Amino acid sequence: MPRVSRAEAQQHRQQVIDHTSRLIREKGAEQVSVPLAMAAAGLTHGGFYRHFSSKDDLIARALLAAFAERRQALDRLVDEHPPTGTDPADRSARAEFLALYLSTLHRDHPADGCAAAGLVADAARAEPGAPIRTAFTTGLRDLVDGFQQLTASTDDDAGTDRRTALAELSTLVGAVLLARASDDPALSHEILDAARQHLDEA
Amino acid sequence: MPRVSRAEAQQHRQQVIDHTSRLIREKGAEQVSVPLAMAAAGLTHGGFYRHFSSKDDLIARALLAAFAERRQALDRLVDEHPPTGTDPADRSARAEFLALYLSTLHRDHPADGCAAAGLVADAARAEPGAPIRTAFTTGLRDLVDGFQQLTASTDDDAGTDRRTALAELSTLVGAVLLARASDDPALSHEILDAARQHLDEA
DNA sequence: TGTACATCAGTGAACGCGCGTTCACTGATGTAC
DNA sequence: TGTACATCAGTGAACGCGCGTTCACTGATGTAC
Repeated sequence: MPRVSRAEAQQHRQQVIDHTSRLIREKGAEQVSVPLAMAAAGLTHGGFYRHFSSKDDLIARALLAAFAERRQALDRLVDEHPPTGTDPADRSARAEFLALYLSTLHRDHPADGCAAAGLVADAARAEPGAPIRTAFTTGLRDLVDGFQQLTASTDDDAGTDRRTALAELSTLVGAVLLARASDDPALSHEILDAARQHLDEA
Repeated sequence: MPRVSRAEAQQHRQQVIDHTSRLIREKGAEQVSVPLAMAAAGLTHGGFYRHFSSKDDLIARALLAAFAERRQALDRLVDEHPPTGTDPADRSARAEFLALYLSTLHRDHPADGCAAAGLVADAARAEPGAPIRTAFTTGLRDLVDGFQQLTASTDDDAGTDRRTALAELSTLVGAVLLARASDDPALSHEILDAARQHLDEA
């Protein structure tokens, strides 16, 4: 397949990013090789550097794509559950997000799941300034904003809302990761349940 | 250095485990090679398989060592802050643990830090039944028990205590990981602060 | 206690493998006239 | 619209490298007498 049209090439590039976005959430950034990422889009590895300047470059773009996906899901939830007029903020959007985030579905399908949970460790281990780290930080900021929008209360001031959002997001990420890592299904389920109950009471 | 005494050999084995325990928390299990683990104990890689059956075997032992270290720190805290008689459980041990866990010191020194935070992603990505996963599960159970002992209230029943411990441990792990991954020092600090305030209010 | 010898902790070279990256090449696409 | 040619997306071989693991070897330790 030598020399496809520009439109096709652009499409290939996007396919590589999208497949890589899923692969890194499932396996981690280190475990996704350049040949694997290209093969996922039906290409061979040789053409990789016509699309990306390095593997790190692809990983960063794939990570941002993953965060954007989650942010869209959040915005959709907000649209579907508008605050109910004069009442304190309707919290049904929040409840739905929490249930989804702490579901066994989310636990068992990291490839379709939250990038913050899937790649926080890879970002944490990268050097300051590394593409994966700066991309993660950008994506996390956006995710926090979206989550805060979902959970904001009418009583509290913005500072309190933000602190609550950060703490609760920490609980979500920690619970899903611990549940994924637990080899015992009972313990794994117990962790998700505990986090849900804890957050429902708040 | 051919053929050292049995006592020395046993000591070398322990040194490899201990150094690896720190290395995997800092770099992740995949990033610690057999030559690196041996070199950390002053040895060459060739003798590795006289001590361990595989790299996975070493990683699992190193992970358990890391969990044991944290559990000992927890037990020490309980000893130093005994519950104050007839009052509801003294919570100063809990407060000290939270402050330590959510400190910049802990964030910035994963090698000396909690194994649950450091290796949860590696365990989560491993196959069910893989040594690193079963070892993580064992260590996590022990850590939960220790944390529950630290935080148990006199009013609540054991089930509530355990759910609270699981949810709060999720918050701790998530907050430290997100703080480590955030390239912006302000955001990183904000996450730790938010988690601490949130848990202090509980 | 002293001697002879088997054991085995540690060494360093070697194995096959997959990695990220480079490069000469192919031939359809895109462009200039 | 048709032709000539430059461009460049994609291929597949190759590079140097580090990985986990194996193995022949060394020589002090441990043991049997």
